[in-house]
Amino acid sequence: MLAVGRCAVKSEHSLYYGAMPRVTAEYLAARRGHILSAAAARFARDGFHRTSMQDVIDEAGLSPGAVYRYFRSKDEIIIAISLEAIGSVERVVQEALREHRSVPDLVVGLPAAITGLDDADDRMRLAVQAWGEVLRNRDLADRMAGELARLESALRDRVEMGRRDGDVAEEVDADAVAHVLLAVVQGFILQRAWNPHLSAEAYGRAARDVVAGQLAR
Amino acid sequence: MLAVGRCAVKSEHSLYYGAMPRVTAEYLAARRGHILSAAAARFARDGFHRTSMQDVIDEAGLSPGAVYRYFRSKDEIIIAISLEAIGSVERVVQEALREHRSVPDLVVGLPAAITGLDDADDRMRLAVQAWGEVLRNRDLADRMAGELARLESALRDRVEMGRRDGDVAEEVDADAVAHVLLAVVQGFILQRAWNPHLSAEAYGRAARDVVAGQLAR
DNA sequence: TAAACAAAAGCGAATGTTCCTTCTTTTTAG
DNA sequence: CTAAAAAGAAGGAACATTCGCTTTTGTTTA
Repeated sequence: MLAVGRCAVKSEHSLYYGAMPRVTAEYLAARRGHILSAAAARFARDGFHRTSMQDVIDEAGLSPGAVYRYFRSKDEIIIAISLEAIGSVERVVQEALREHRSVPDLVVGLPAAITGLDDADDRMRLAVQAWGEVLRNRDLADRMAGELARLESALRDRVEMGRRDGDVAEEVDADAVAHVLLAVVQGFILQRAWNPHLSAEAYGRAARDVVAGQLAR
Repeated sequence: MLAVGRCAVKSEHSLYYGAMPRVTAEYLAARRGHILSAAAARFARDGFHRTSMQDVIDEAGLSPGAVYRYFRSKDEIIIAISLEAIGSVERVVQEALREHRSVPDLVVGLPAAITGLDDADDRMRLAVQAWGEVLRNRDLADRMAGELARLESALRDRVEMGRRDGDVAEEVDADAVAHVLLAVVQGFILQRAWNPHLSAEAYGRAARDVVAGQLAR
């Protein structure tokens, strides 16, 4: 959790004198982040719906009025946290796509990269919760659809690149394969959220072996 | 939804006269199932926590007293439905394991077998919700761990069988590969819950191609 | 420089609703 | 006629959110 004292961020120079806020934009952003961290910690432990606003408020060490100054509703907090949880995974995959050229190379390191994130255990638990939230929150679903589309498109491009290089068979459906590769990541997140002792390295090696055709020689 | 009239199941012969229930065990089981179907329909649409008991009661066409005769609490209904949603997938995989011998043959038909279940769309939405529920319901987690262990063990056995047949490389970690294969199924369920237009057949073929090493030649 | 001021930030008791569950009464089946 | 089953009104707690008041902060004024 962030430790943001009320006076931690002093005001800079002001441009508008009449209607300026009393604190800087950085202070507001930091406090917002502080509330999100507190909420994430509770949500990861107890779930979105078994955590009351009072729990979040207590965890943040604030008052209801303060929290509701930064977020219009509990749902707004849930959406913000869900997007972050899902987005952090997307960034890891995109990063891996930049670093590795072949599909087996790609999948072998992904699980460890995900578990290497800050607060990875919390993040994965939040992601699993968020998946369910997406099913019934239209706003969240729309925003997540965008991230998902980018991810699938990037994976598909990689498969098609492999095809041009001759590593990937001509007749495979690049789009469907992208879904399968995504599933390998999603399944890992789910299983690891359930069992934090699941080895990311062993899973990564197994995924590489599967993709490398070691199951069908 | 099941349509169980109040008098649909007549009493059979009674053995104990003094303290016998007024209706048969079949009637009780049918009514219990009816309530579960009603709850599942609502839960699939609105989620466990956005569905009130009154919603379930209305959907079942009963009264609070009637529903609470069959279930001690809302949580008990959630657990029953979660176990069924997760269990139905397990049965499909076990069935597929019985029918197909090679790993590629196994994965190609699994997605279509899952979408072929009764009320498949609802079942998958419920499964995704249940995954999140498992994270914070100890009782549910314990019971699901059992199912999961059986499934992983069956998949691992299949991989080891492949190894004896020479299809699978000696050095692969059968246990970790089982997790990856499970992920391919879980990821499909998630993606299909999000997008019911996802083609089970295309996904199955892509999964087969991936497992058959078509991405790394 | 320091006192006063204005506006934002924060507080927290209170509100009104929602919801799960219970309990008494009524109905139904055997 | 008896006992189970169902009904449904009502209890009682939990909860998200609001709103009037207080504190803090940055600026202006004496």
